[in-house]
Amino acid sequence: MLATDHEEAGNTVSESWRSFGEQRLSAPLAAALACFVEQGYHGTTIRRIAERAGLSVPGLYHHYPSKQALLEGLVMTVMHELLDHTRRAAAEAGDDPGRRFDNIVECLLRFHMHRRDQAFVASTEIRGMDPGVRGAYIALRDEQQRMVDDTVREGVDRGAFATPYPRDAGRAVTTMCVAVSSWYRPDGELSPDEVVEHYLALCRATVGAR
Amino acid sequence: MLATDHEEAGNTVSESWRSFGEQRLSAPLAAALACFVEQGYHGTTIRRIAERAGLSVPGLYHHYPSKQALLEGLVMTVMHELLDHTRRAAAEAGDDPGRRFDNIVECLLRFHMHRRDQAFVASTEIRGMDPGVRGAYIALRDEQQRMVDDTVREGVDRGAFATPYPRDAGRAVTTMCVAVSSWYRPDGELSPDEVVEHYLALCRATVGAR
DNA sequence: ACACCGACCGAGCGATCGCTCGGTCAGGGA
DNA sequence: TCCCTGACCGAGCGATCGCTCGGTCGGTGT
Repeated sequence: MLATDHEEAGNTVSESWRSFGEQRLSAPLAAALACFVEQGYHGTTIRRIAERAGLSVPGLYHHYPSKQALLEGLVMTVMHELLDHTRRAAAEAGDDPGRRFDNIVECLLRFHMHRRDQAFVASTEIRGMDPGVRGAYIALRDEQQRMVDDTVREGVDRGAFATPYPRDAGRAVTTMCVAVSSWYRPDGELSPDEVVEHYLALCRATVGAR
Repeated sequence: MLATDHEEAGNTVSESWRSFGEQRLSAPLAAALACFVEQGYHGTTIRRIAERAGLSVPGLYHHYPSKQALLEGLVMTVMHELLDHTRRAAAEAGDDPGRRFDNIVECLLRFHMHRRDQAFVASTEIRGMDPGVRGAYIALRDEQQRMVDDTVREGVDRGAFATPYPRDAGRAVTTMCVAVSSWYRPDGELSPDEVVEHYLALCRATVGAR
């Protein structure tokens, strides 16, 4: 599939959609992420971000032109990463809607555990985005939602799923998976594999998988 | 002051848990609610709330001592209302966990449609609450969650539900219902009764109701 | 040797924040 | 009549906001 990839700065481009490498955020982005998670976008000051990044305020502005640009950097990066992984998860499943549903849901779940903070900020800070950023984010989010919806509908059409409400079921499944970023903790009682096992079963039940 | 707020938005005790009276919020609370929904707590200024309420800034402070008190008034009122309705919905169902589950879920769904804005603010503005308010809110939210969890577990114990993961199923069901407040619109394509019909079926499927 | 450049910062800009001081004014009880 | 009370507001407080000006400094190319 990807033949000539070479390792680059310790990161391999051709990794499986199931695995998410360590996040390599710049110091300002990492600091902004931690602040936004704790206080929200409007509740965070540029001075606090700079302090957390080990920079002065002008030093921070040397790398990013505005507070909004920090939010944009976090949100856009993580949404493209999600879509990239989900597309590969769907492609790997081939034509069977049941298998595709399983792969997409597993991908959504693993993403919202491995990229918990960024996913949390993206989904809760929509009101903090300027119109341009918000529009771009919503377009990506809708594209992600459509992949789930199409798979559920196709599964119902082909008799793999039994739910009488495919549209609502698709939204419910996405909601469940996105919410993982608001309660999952690496030191919690469920491991990532267990979360996938449990929630994949729940999502299958929700769409009436036979 | 806050005790008065609770009564202000309260409904007559004799009406059914299924019906929610028209919201009776004071002008400042109604203005704060609209602002918080649109811009979030930290993104809203006291001047904007006052303007929307048809008051000057000191006029606003004559009725509420702080911006935080407005948030507290909105969140506490609506959570007490939810718990009150849910308790009556559960009591009416008697001893059968299947019926109790149906009633609680229907109550959750109707609440998140009729009190959409307040429920949305309560669930998305936790980071804007001062520690005291946050603690009180979370205690009420956990109590609500426990009613769902206990019912699911009892349903599994008594053979009414088949899910192997009652705890996760309870969280998933609550998540689905709470999320209604973030997409439901009175002029949308689904009426409240249709939303109840669809999502009750999805929630039953999620817990594996037989 | 020296010009240049990216990385960074002390100080502070104008705007706006939550909140308050010191009132005005209509209506009601004695 | 007279003053009390609750409802309200013009003006503005000190603090803090996002952001910028005018630099310093160490490394690099020539």
